[in-house]
Amino acid sequence: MLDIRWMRENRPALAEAMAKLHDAEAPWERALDLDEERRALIKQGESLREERNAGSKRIGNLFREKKADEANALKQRMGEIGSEIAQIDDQLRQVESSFHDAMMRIPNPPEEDVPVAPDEEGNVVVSQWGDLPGFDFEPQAHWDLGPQLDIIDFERGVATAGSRFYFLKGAGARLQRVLSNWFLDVHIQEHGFTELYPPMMVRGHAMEGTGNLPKFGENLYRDAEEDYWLIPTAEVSVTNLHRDEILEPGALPLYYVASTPCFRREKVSAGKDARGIKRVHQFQKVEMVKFVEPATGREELETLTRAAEVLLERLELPYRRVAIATGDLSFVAAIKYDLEVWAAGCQEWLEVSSCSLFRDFQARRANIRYRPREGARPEYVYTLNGSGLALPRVIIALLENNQRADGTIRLPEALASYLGGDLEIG
RNA sequence: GGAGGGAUGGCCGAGAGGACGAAGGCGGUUGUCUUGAAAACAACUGUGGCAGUGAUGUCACCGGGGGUUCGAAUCCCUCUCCCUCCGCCA
Repeated sequence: MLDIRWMRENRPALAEAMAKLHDAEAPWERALDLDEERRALIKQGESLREERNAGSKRIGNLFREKKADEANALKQRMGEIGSEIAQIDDQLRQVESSFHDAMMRIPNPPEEDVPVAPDEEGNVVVSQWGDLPGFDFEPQAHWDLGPQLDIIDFERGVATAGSRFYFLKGAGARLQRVLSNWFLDVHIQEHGFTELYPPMMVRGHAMEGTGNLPKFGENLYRDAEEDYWLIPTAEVSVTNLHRDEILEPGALPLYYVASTPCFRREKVSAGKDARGIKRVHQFQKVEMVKFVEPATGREELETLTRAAEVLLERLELPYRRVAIATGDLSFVAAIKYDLEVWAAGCQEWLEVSSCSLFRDFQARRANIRYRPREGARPEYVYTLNGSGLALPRVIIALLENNQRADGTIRLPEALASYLGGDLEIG
């Protein structure tokens, strides 16, 4: 959510930002109109209330002075004011709810240096690491390698839970668990993150805090009976950790990391990415979340992104960093880098991390503030998050890039201590 | 799942239709006293909206939402959360 005052005072900048985002539906003009109405109604209501408060006080005094007649006359007048107030409150309620709804549907303006383009065609590769692996045979895709090695079972996954579900089995399941642990340990031990085990089902308001609701409910699973929503990423629960809090001076920055399953409806066209585990309804992901002071936002984004990149480097996986263009930016992000890893079998760059700076956009929605100094007014924090990393896709890259002609796999040395030296699959 | 009891400022805790933004205590800040500290004493000590350059004014807020009333922390409805006992369970 944006600051309505900023919107009032910076109309041209706002218009320009919205144009850059190519989001024609963003109801920012409507929000500004409703804000006018809203403030007019507040003013009217308050002056009536002022009159009523004074009147009520007088009535009390009159009764105490045994002047019942005068009191009753006043009572009648106050009754009229009361119904006027009720009428204005009704109007205000409606306007306020439309206003809030409009505000919740206005996306975050992009940072100055985000590439401007209408869609993902405008994304820019800003750096690339590692050489693409070469093969003297035709490398297989993971949807062939996995079943051959008996470490991914698609058929039984589908039979059990439907399309886009799978079992990881044996060395496959173990690899995922080990990767998750290793990622967590690196973030905790080397980058100062605190591990969390967060709720994986949350209330609707938590989803609003991170910007998943109201606009993107169709991507989420929910228990309609009890108003529980399954998290599409740990970002949701972890960002809400400090909802409605005022953090004391010195508390920032706060770094958290959590490994959780993520649940997504993925209502993309039925055929797209249907094979394998590139796009599934349930996957494991290690997520980093930062709460920081506004001035440090951009450098925190850089160190966050690096914390994810380092993992890929140690896994010897070639990757590139992509700066997301304005038209492809998510609703809540002011700037975003995707990390894409090369998968030699499907011959594709796969997104395994997405690192974003939200500025105070989420903090406003979730009401997360901090006190810059003792006694100072609370201000909204900046939030950031990034995957570090998304798991099944990392497994895809490890299998496909490290395969040998006979279909066996040699895993990178970085995992040796976590696998008890057992780096061979198959 | 059943039966009860709760939710008041940073914390503890009173208040049971009007004098209540809310007693009292703790904590915090400042001052007096002191060589310094402690103690004692005194004053101050919540958040947000709206209007105003500003001093300031005004409105709202006693878990959330609705209602009754001229007037609600206080009465009614509803939701959420917490506690106790029973049942069930990892």
